[in-house]
Amino acid sequence: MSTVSPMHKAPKRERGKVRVEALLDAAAFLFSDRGYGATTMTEIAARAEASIGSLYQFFPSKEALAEALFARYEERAAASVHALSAIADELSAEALADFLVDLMVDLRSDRNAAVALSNSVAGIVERRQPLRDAMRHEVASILRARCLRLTEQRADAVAWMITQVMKVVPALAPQENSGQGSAVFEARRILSLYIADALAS
Amino acid sequence: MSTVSPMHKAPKRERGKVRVEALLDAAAFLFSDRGYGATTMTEIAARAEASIGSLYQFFPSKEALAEALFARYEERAAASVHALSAIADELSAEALADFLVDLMVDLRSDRNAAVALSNSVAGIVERRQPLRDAMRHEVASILRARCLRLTEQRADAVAWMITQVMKVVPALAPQENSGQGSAVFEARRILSLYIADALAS
Amino acid sequence: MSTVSPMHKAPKRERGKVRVEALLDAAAFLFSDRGYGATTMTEIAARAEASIGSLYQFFPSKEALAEALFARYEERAAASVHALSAIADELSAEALADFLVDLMVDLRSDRNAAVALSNSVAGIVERRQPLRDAMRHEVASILRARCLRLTEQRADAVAWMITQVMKVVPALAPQENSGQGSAVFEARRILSLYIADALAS
Amino acid sequence: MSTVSPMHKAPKRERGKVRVEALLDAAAFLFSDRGYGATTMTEIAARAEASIGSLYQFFPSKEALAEALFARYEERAAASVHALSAIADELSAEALADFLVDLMVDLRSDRNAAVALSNSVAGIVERRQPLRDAMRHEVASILRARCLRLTEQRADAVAWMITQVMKVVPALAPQENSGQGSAVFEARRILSLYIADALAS
DNA sequence: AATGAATGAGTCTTCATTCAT
DNA sequence: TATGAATGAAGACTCATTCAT
Repeated sequence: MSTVSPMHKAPKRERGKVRVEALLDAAAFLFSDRGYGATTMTEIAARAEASIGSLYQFFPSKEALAEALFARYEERAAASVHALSAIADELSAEALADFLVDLMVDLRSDRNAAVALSNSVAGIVERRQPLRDAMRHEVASILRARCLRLTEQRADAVAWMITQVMKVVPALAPQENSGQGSAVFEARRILSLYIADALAS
Repeated sequence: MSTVSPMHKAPKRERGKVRVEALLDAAAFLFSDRGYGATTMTEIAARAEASIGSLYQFFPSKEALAEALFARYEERAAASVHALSAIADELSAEALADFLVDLMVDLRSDRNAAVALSNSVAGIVERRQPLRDAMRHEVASILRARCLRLTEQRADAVAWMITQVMKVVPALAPQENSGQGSAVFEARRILSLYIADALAS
Repeated sequence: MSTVSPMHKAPKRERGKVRVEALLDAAAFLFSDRGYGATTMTEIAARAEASIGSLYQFFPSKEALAEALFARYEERAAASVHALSAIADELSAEALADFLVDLMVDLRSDRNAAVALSNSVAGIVERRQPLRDAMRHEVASILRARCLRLTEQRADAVAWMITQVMKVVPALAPQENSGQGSAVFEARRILSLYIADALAS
Repeated sequence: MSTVSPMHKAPKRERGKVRVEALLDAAAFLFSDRGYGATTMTEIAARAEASIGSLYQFFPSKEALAEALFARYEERAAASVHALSAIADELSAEALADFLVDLMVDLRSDRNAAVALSNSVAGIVERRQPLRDAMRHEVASILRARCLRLTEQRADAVAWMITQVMKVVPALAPQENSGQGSAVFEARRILSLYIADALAS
């Protein structure tokens, strides 16, 4: 009925989303760069080229911002696990290792921020466990599907170890450039060796 | 570049030394539990059952306290590397893996604190590299001594991966007790597999 | 040598300028009333009817506040010397004495604060010398212009004495009101006698 | 009766007096060098080569120390006034001026400290007034004894001015050496001119 | 008596959050 | 809605004073 098209508000909403993303990106960078406690709300706003008032428009508190950032990580992590389960059946030990390494490379930035939040924001530590569990269970079930002789317990322990080793992947980046290639190579190798061994047990 | 003298006033009486250790332990626990920024000097003093003034008698600033704590870690880490080199020749792949895992278990508490300081205290990040390098070079030279076919480059890459995997050991603690045993078992297993593979290449 | 930027954030709104003046006035009063060290930032904010945070919005540290206050004094003192040189030629000994006394009366409040800062804030003492020198040289050159027989050295010594005597003027204020008049009278008299004598030498 | 001679304790008492003097001197220097508030009890003890505990043995609080220091100044100032009155009758205007200048030179050190205490220690400001008054009255009565035409009021105003000018004398020290002589010369000159003029009125 | 470590109230300063413009 | 000045609770640090040795 109104002559004002729905588009009238859409650009604003659109702008809002862009700004929210920019704020979250700024927060992700700063939190993982100097830690949650050492990052000020003013800095975050400045890095996102927004005013402090604008930041508070979208996130009513620093904790809420951390919360939102972690939620984004949860979403992406869940998506990764989902993707893994979708194609798991067809993967060899090597291919599985590759997939897991790639997955961590993609998640790196948000995961670093999530780590920074873990010990500084109440209620975050506990929420990482489910993510780890989901990943671990997924890996464990893939392993058991591949090798029926594997007890549930052993599969779980191996899966746990795998997820732990995956954590070193983000450490690859700060390596000297020349070593980068071989570092990823070694990551794939150790995982693939370990997985193959477990499946052969 | 601010050179912070680690200790303002060396303790002269016996009581002082006990107190300094207590303060460092309190700091180590709190820093790794909630991070450098989120730990208050008052909390540290309270946990060591000392007054805030007493804390400042020995450490003229929060940064100096971090510095002293890191220095203690450096010392212990260097001692570990030294111990490793002392007995390296006689170890099998499995024994080497065991030794490295045990080493990390011992260092766990101080290392956790050191990690917490890394991104929060100026001048600490850079000082961890030498420690990592020392450990990596030691491991690399052990590997090459064992297997002459190993190129220097590959030995280095493998050593790097090993040190990375060692980092997961401290994560064993928060595991449920039942899992603890198998977690350590898996750590030994993955390392020993990887080392054996590298030596056999 | 620590260069303290006088003002953290220049006030952008009109209200800001008013507030900055109020804060400087409060600081001037309190510093000269009880000294730099004995004046707390909280007191200053309270006297200016501002919050402590607001005070720090404009002056990032106590030292920076002192710095800004001194800068204001420097400006006003320089203006006074300039005014003196502008009209010096036409003044008699008595008129010169009057002018100098009035000048000190005007500067009184800021100068008292500057004195209080001298021994308490690093880098201030040295900056008072140029102001004294400027005033002394101005007075000396006026004297020589009036009396060619005056050697440069004597003119300088006399000028020095005059500036010293001028310093007593601020002490007039705390006198009982009845005495005020005669005190100023005596100040004019002693200066005028001394100047006349010097010119007649 | 006792075989222990009174000398037994005398050295201790003697030592105590020496120490008290040393402590007061240290305090006098530090208070006038950096102000009351900026001087710490520990510094004072250190400068007097005593321990902090020792300092508190003699002066139960910082304020008590200030008090004692001021008392010493009061004593010496009173002695100066007394000396002035003792020989006043025989002095010419020039000699009077000389005497007053010398008196200030002698008192300089303690007076500087007293000034530093004035605005920082409760109860000191008020106690300087009587000292000033004593000196002023003494000078005023000398003037009136010399010149009967002088009204009481004028004599008082002149005496006030004289005491004010006397305050510049301590400022002579930091002058460049070459100027030192002429500075004192000018001080004597301005006072003698002013006194002579007053007596001749 | 002498010493210097221990204590904790009180300062300066920061920063999350609010709110007037 | 956007901005940035204002607010004040909380943290690092100092120093007068006490007290065990």
